[in-house]
Amino acid sequence: MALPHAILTALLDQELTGYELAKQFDVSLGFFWQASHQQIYQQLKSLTEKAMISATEVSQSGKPDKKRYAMTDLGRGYLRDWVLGETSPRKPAKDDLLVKLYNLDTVKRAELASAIQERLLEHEQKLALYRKIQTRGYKNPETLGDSRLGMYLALLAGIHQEQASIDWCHESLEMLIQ
Amino acid sequence: MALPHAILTALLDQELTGYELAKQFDVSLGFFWQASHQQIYQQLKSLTEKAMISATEVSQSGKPDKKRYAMTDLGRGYLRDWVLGETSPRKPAKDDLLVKLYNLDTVKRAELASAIQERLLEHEQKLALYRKIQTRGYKNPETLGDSRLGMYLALLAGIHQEQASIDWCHESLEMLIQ
DNA sequence: CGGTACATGTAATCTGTTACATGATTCA
DNA sequence: TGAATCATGTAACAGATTACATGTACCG
Repeated sequence: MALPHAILTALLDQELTGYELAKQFDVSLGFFWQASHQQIYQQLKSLTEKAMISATEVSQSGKPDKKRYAMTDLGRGYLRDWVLGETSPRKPAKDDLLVKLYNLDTVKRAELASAIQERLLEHEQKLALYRKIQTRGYKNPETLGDSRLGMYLALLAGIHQEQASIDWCHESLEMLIQ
Repeated sequence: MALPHAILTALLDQELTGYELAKQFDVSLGFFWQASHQQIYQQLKSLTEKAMISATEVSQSGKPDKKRYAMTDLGRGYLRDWVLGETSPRKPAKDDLLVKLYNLDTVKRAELASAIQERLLEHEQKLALYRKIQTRGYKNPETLGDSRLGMYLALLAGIHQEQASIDWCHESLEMLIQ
């Protein structure tokens, strides 16, 4: 229920095109809110119809024309109300691997162990990326302004989650192989 | 892409009715794979059409009739192939709260702090539940058979995730209030 | 000549949620 | 009498994924 809100959030302090938004969703906000370009273009259309955002066509030579989107006052108010409203409880991510573990007695342990091994690598890579962003972008977390502090806390959430997953992978591998 | 697989998994070692399945999905498997009864009935219908499961009608007096579902050999093979196949990377859970944090400069810090406080309670309750299941059901994790070991590892994953979330909540609250 | 970046979309399909619908039994 | 439990479903809508579609420019 929050892709529109995520898009509005991304437009809070910058005007962006659909293409740029889609790229933003591959990093930053996209670390914990994924969306494809198809979804984003559809939402931009619908948000424009609801007057939450406004589009300005920009013609370019050599490149295709593009539309630059900016938040309207209506959008700004709508987003604020949403931020102040009830936050729904986070529902656990659906994870194939955990379902597969319930099938452990039908396959060889080593087969699931190697799936966990792969997963471990993914988490390690993600953690390394988050750590890089942390050290490069946030040297003095204690003195951050509100806007940057929010992003920093979101980043911290990612770091905690990835670290927990890594710990779990290690523990599971030990129990599976032992 | 795995609700059908989760249903088949639940039917691995027991025959169940749709109603019972829906309840199972509220605990156990459902901790990390949520599904409503509407979804489950539809999937049962579709899995039956594909001959992955078979239904036996059970008439009852006083209570509505029910259908008891059992896995077929086809279903068993299909599930096994899925377990042995590629496991898709886990995608991060979409979380309103993190999107809201990006809006920190538009609201009072205390407002988001209280949302985090609520979240903290949820995670603590869930962790307590998981711990209870752990101490009651798994006294000797080292000596578990395959089937129970898989469930235990899934439970451990939940414990790690909840603990990480709790740690994050504490850290965030400190930074927000400080 | 092939790949990547730029830039935008439609259509079909699949998955998930919300709302609606029915009806008996048991317990307080 | 009213709520909870048992038991199953349909319909409408919302959200997400996959496939299809187009076209330029630049780099190697």
